[in-house]
Amino acid sequence: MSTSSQHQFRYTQTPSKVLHLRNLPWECSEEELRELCKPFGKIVNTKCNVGANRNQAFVEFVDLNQAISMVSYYASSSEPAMVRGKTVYIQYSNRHEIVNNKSPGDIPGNVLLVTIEGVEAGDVSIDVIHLVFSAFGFVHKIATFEKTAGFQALIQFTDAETASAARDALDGRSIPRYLLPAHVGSCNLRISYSAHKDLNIKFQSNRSRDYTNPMLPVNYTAIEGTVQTAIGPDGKRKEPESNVLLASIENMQYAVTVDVLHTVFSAFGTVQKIAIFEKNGQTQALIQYPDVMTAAAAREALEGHCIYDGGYCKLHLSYSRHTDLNVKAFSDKSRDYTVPDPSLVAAQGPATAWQNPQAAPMYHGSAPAYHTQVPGGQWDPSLQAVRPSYISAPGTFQASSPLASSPIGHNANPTGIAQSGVPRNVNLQPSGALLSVPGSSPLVQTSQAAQGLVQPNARTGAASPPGQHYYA
DNA sequence: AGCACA
Repeated sequence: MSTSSQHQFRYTQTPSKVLHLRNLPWECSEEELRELCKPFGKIVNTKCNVGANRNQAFVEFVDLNQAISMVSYYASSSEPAMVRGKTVYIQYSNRHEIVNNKSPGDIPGNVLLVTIEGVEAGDVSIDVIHLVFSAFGFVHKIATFEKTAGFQALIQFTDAETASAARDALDGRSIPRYLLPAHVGSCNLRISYSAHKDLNIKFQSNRSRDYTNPMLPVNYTAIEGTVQTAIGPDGKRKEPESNVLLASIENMQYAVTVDVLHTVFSAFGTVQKIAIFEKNGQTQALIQYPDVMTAAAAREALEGHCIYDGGYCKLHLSYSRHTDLNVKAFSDKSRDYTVPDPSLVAAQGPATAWQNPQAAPMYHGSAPAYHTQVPGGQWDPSLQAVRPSYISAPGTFQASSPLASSPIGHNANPTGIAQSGVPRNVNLQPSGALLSVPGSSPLVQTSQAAQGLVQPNARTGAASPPGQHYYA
């Protein structure tokens, strides 16, 4: 039964629909490969840049006879198979199909993900990007953003063919020097396909454009960028207030879930939406209130405080530039409390429903593969980046208040749990420590937040503390 | 110039 003991000698290779090609030129493109092989039949799949030297490739024909015809042709031809002047050696592959391990970025679509290497966001304007990519067809929308990978842009074309033409022509190339500021050396473009079909552009700004919708409101704040930050009376930069808070969570020893945040921030008013994401390796969250006043109250009370005792999960709060988050309603990283919660409906039915909110019928399978929000429940800041920015103002966190090292509600905790070193969500109560911060209003829905969602998480160990007690 | 990926 063992196939591994079969002879693999070159002259006894059995024909296969898949051909193995070697000695290809450097960075041989799929197009070049197809040009060489298509006279012999219909190509169903290819794989380029294979092997340590990336100079091998595979081609799969739809029919075995087509592969045979190509091998026999070059076996008897006086002219060898050539690509870019290099002789290409062709033989049957020892496999019978190409396993398509194309990464998502290689699956063609009408939206390109462009990484502009070696530049900062301010170096390449959206107009330059538009100019460069318009050479290949009508650019519908552009969204730019900065992530760990660098300065990136999503560029939406009419169709995959146009996008593909732009990618083939520009991938690995640089934006012409005369379109760049003098201090920028080279800036190579790395281009892959985005899974997105239609970008969700909210404003015309210096970071995003929708060329199909001239009626779209202009976000002047975003356009004017950083000069917009006002100067406070103390001379410090003062970010414009917002109804949306950006929470940066430091010393994340324990899991900080949407439910935990909801519990904490609901102490000050209705929390409309929450989104948790990673930025530069740090966990951050956006918390949306209905109005600026509530957000300001929450910011004032919570800044510098820790969610858990012992200095864990310390909150730094600033105002986001967002005013309305666009988040998936029920995912593990985001919640929109303004839409009906199916788990609440479920809770009124089966008695066990509340114990495991994850089991409640939420989004399973209902998200289309190419929804503008990321499949799989992840909240992807890059998508949201069609809006101005995620960081309201990096580095402008205020110095910690005198209470900064004390846990939230430390002074107001009637239970004394704070002294135990136990994370508070192990014992969250409707009026528990986290919710008793001075100035808070008791608006938390007890059945929903405290019992239904937070406690089960604690039981499952998602945020269980290590055993040590710091006061032992 | 000699077989991918998991």
